[in-house]
Amino acid sequence: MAKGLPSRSENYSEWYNELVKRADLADNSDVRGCMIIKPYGFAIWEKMQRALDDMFKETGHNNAYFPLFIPKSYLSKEASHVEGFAKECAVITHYRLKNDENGNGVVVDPEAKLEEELIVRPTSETAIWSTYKKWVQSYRDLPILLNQWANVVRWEMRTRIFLRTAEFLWQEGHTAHATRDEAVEETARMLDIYAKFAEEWMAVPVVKGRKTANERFAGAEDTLCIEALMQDGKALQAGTSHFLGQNFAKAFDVKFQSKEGSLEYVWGTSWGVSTRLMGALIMAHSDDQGLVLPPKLAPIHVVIVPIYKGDEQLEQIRQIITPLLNDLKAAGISIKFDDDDQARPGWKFAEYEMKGVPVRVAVGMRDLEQGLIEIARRDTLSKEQRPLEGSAQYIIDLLDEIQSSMHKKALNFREENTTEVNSWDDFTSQIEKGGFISAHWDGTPETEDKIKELTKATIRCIPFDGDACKGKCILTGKPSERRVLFAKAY
RNA sequence: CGGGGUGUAGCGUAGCCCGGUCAUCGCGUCUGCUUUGGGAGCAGAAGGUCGCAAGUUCGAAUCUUGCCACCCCGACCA
Repeated sequence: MAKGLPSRSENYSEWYNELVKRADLADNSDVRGCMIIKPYGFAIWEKMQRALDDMFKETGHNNAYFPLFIPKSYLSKEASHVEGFAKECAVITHYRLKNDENGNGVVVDPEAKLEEELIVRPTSETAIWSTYKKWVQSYRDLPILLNQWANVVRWEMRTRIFLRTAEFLWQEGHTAHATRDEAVEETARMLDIYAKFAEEWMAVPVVKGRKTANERFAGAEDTLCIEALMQDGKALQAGTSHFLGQNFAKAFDVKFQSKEGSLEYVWGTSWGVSTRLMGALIMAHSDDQGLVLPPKLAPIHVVIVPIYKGDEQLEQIRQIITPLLNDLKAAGISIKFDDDDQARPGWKFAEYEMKGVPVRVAVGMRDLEQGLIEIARRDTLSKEQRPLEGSAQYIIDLLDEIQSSMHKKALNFREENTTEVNSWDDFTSQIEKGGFISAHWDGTPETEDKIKELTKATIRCIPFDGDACKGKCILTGKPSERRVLFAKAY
């Protein structure tokens, strides 16, 4: 008798942790801060990868692969980049083990010390720009539009499965351009792709905007981001796209000869999304019954649960349901007919709800006598009897309906939890309630730090859309050009 | 790195204050029968270095010390 999840209202973080495990998405590993992504969870990630990869390819990018290890010296070449990552790098110092003379298994062989220590990549800008130096001579070599799917390691103090793990999977795009404008344009283009992916595939509404200097990527001139709001009222950065200016080109001496013959530094961008998106997906939609998946990312769209006594009835149901199965498969719907005799229907219902399968079809003899099936949707937990006849098309439409309805619901939630605030008192009381707060800020890092210190809220972004009216800073009262978006963040 | 907590079967737990038939219970697993429309019932069975190490003691899951791991809160964090 498996019990339900802890409820979101009781203990949100426990709900999240339990859900991740119970829905078979991932496990903690024996290595602190690392995770084992289980087949079901990985299937969702693969769907994300596929959709994103297609969009990258459509915009002219190609995949490549750079090494996991980076020479320590590379990391020190771009000053602010080092500062940003130095504190969380794993370092390889030795290359050999040996048997312990005292018989305690293997130990590091002290004689196998590396001449130059290697860093496990926290991101690959340095490895890639040191290579671009070799690849770029002329304007004809540009642009380079490259992406890689990889794992990276950041030795975080405090980790949370999918949201912040010591090792995670991601894609990192790295492009090189002849002109500033082209790189700026690329930065925006990729942010748009991320936003489109979040909205249309994940059904997660996001705010596009620009990071403040405090929150900017170490080594970037400008960082654009998409920010999503989770059900507990905390914000989650779901993707970033950086305009690197000529910072890395200068650090790694990447120059090209222009059409006019002059020698110029290359302009760069980098952009990434990670397995953190899994966390966003979970926290944006799921409920106390378990995971809720948008159809476009669900590994199984439809599960059919037969309700029967004996093989004969099972066969009968199988035969009657086969045309529906075939029609759905032909339409590209992924479908599971669960004829496992070991588990009872009630158990299966709960199990597929936990795993977020968007549509469940239950078929028993009682329905079949009337030519009916029961169709249940995961997002609303509603169910209805429908005629078997024509149900394939009905289900195909229903999946679309679920996809857009989930997005609407999430958008609604975000709108209800986004508040305009004009006084410090309102700000502090509102920040306790959670959600996005749209407020004026005087534009200085000092004020942003002060607000963070007092309330734990940070500026998530300076949104591209929305109110650009002038006003007065919420803390200092100094003039402000426009409202920015505050929240407590993951 | 600071403050708090936890570590007992695959999972979740009782017992610890007060040392001695205390290794408890539930889920899961196995066997059999009955079941199958919202996490099945009954009967039986298997399963344990009580986180690790040292110490105190006739005797330690229980007391002492040290260590390790994990969780929560802080610090830290694109």
